[in-house]
Order: sequence, then structure tokens, then C-alpha cells
Amino acid sequence: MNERISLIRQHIQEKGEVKLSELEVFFEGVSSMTLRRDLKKLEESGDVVLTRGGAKSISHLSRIKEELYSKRSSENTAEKYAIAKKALEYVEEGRSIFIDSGTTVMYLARLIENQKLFITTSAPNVALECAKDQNAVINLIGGNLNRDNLSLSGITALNFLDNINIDTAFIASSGFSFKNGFTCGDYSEGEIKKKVIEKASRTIVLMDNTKFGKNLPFTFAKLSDVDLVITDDGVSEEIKKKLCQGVRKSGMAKIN
Amino acid sequence: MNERISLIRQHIQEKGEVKLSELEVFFEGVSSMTLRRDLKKLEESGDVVLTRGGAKSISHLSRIKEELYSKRSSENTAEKYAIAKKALEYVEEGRSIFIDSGTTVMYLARLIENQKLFITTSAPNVALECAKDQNAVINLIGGNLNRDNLSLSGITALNFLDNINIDTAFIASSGFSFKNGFTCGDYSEGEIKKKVIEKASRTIVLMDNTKFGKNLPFTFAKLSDVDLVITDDGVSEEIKKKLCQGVRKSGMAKIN
DNA sequence: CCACATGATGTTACAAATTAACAAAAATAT
DNA sequence: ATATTTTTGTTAATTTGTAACATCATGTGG
Repeated sequence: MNERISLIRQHIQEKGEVKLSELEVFFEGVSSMTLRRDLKKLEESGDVVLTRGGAKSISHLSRIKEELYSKRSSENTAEKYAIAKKALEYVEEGRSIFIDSGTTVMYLARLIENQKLFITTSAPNVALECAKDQNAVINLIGGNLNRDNLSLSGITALNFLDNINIDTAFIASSGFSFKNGFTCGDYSEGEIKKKVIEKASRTIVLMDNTKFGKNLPFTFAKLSDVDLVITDDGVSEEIKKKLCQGVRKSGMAKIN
Repeated sequence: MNERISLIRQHIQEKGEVKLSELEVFFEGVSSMTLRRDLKKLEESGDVVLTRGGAKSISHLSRIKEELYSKRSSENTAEKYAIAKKALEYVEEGRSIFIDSGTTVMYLARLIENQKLFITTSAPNVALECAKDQNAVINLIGGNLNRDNLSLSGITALNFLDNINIDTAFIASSGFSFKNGFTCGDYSEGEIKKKVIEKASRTIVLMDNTKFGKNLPFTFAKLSDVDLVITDDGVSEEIKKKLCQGVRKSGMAKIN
């Protein structure tokens, strides 16, 4: 009895909505009245809103709303979202991953759902976002909180990383040039990134087109230190090609 | 034409939902088909979901959901706020303080403003809240994030505390009884609290009346380990007196 | 100024979904 | 084993939604 309801819940959570007619087909032999009552219970539990002919997931609805809202209000969100979506393809179940701080990787954190993962991050807000995924184990590196970029750093954060192994690191970069490599604006933030890249088997940098050609005071990696750069269409083919040639030849990655 | 729609939007935003029948009464003379079409437009704009016989505000729905999800946070808010306000009197400029995780201490975090402080915390959301205070230095202990109470714990968190000195620790407790002392529901969370209390010169426990008489599996402190218990008026004078006699005699604290 | 297009609104009949009320079956307790 | 509660199924009545077309207002170019 309870099992059917949680199956329905799960389906709605995944697909965002469900029609009663679909449920009738799937649960052949169960009367539509019963399925209706199931949906009503789900509504009472607060996960779902009943619509004509079915039900919709509330969290799904609000995510859609958020996306609509942020698309209008802030800049480059579409690009950032697209970048995050590409990066998501490199998130593999069962692995240990690192997620950096920054708006672009924050989108990535939002996209991760229902995956058994070991997530280490330097950003409290990324950690809180990931906590919504019921299956992930989340580690937050300790340290001093930088008010500007809301990332953690410092000696304790560095020490923390000593005991962590990372399959794939998703790193954000505030600037990039072929001369200076990947750069950021805070020294201790750079230290963290550097150490993470050193420890990770594979490093993926997420960076929208506005970051290209910018130099910030601290270099945390050369192009050849990373395996993949994910960016958007605002970057010329020429630069993409050059990036492609410059990354570490680990055989696992290509430029997107 | 547009005016009617925004009136409807406003009404839904305020009340959370609206029935078509209500709209028909309110907009006397407008056909139900038109009102239906209006709601459809609102749905397309992403603010609203259509339900049988009306529409509901998405933001309202997700708020309800959040509240259901963290029932704790919506209960006893007045008491918790009052407790936090009392605790604020013990926050002294220039000091090193520890803020625990939990809804009550979260209120305290919100109340701290424009004070030069060294704040250490085990809660990412407390850290983010404190980051709004431009003058505080914020340290977040690293570690594993507990999804239920959004607090950090584990061996790294414990090690982090080794290098931190604390003047005053503001600790939350999920339960208290004279027999078992202060208790919480998670072992590693208890470890953190225990260590903090050990290191702090002064420990203040924040706890609303609902926690009294409750025993949770892990004891992290005896009454004599702490200097002050701040609670609300829902606690009998008798208990208050007994608490007052039981706390550590450091000469700095009294029961509120 | 008129004929025409466009979009919003109203009307009707019809289709679909929902509810209510009660019966049957299954699970649980006594 | 029997009583009681809970879950499920069935039916008919009610409510809600849709489609299709008619009407009205508004505005535009000739």
C-alpha cells in the first residue's frame, strides 16, 4: 500500500508531474479512485500539488520558476546553466568529487540529484544545496570564510584536503589568459584551488566567456594542469582549439 | 484587460490561491471563460499552477513545503527569538565566540550586527548569516555535513577545534533532564559540542521550554559543565531555581 | 470614413475529471 | 474467530474544463 505511494512520489519527483491516466496504465488493476486518493495523500504531505488530471512536484515547479526569474534578472545565467549542464555529464555515480565556490559551479550543485556521491566543497552554500540530494555524502572543508566569494580557505582548509581523495574536481576561475593561466582574486582561495587540482585525478574548469582575457592577481593553475575546460559559445573557435591543445593530455577530456 | 490579470496575480500572491468561483463573484460581468484564460496566462508566466477550480501561487506552495519540512523552525519562533535576544547580551565586542547549529542559535546569528568578533561555528547557514556582518571574522569548522540538522562534525571538525580558542560558546541542546544532562540525537554532533564546551571559557546553552524533560541518546554535557542556561517563560520557577543551583560556579553567570 | 484585420471576450454544447456515497475486501486488533 | 478499522472498488451525480464559433471593441491602411 505504502509502496505504491512512494513509487508515485518518486516518479513525480523525477518527471516533475504525472497524469492520472499514466498511473492507471502503469498500475494496471488498481482503480483510478485509489490512485486519486494516493495523490491526495501526497498533496497532504506537501510534496505535490494536484492539478486537473494529475499532480505536479512543488520543488520542480519552484525550480522552473527560479530559472525563469533568474534568466530575466541576472546576466549570463543561460550560459552558466548550459555550462553546468555540460559539466553534469562528468559527474559519475559513486565517485568522489570536489565542487569549488562560485555561481557557475553553484548551478552544477543544483543539477546534481539522486546520485550516490562523495562531495567535497569549499563553499557553504554549495554544501547546503547539495544537502538536498538525499544520497550524497557531503564534506565541507573548514576554514576562514571569505565574505566576498563565500568560500572557505586558510591553513585548516588546506590540511583538510590532505585527507581527501578526489576523482574529479570542478573548479571555477575568475580569469584566464594564455600567458598567466587560470587566475583568481584572493591568495588563500588560490591556495585551495591549487591543492585541489594537485590532488584530483581529473580537473574540469567551468568558465563563461566573460572570463577570457582577464588577468587576476593570483595564478592557481596553468592550462596544462587541467584536463578539460567547459565554456559557452561566446568563445571563438580559435581560442577553443588553442585550449584544446593546451590541456593536460590525460586522454579523458576534450574541450567543450 | 491587463489590469484584471495583475489584480488576480496580486490576489493569488497574497492569499496563496484563488478559486474560479471567487473570481466570478468578484469580477461580476466577466465571463468565466475569460477568467479561465487569465489564469492560463498567469500559469504561462510561471507564477502560478492551475488546480481544479482555480490556481495556486508557486512561491506560497514552496513556502508551505519548507515549513512542513522543517517543522521545528516554524514552531516556538517567538520564544526562540526572545531567547536569542537575551543571549545577545553576552556577545561582547572583540571576543572569540562559538555558535552552534540549530534554529535557536540561528536567531542569535541574525541578531549580531556590526561587531568586531571572531566567530567560529559548526553550521554553514550560521556562517553565511554571519557573513552579512562586515566586521566579523568567520571560521567554519570543516567536516561531514549532517543532513538532518545541517551541522558539521567528524574527526576533521574536532581537529579544527584544537587550534581555536573560545571565550563564549553558544550551544543549542535538543534535550535536557537533570538525570542525563544536555543531550542530542547524533553522536558526532555531541562530540563537537563536548569539545567546544571543554575549550570555551564560558558556555551558554540556549534552549526553549519544549526541550526540558526530553532525553536524547547522547549526553554532551552535565549541568555543571555550563555557565548559563537561557530559556523562556514556559519553564517553571522550580526548574529554573534548580538549574541555577546546578550550573558551574564561575561567578559570571546566572540563569535567565 | 469604411472595410478589414486583430485580439479579447462571451456563449453554447460537449467532454473530461472529480466527488460522494456506499459496497466489498483486506488488514488489524480483541 | 469475530469485530473493527482501513483500504479499495463501483457507480452515479456534480463540477470543471475545452472546443468551436459568435460577438464586440480597437485600431490600421486605403
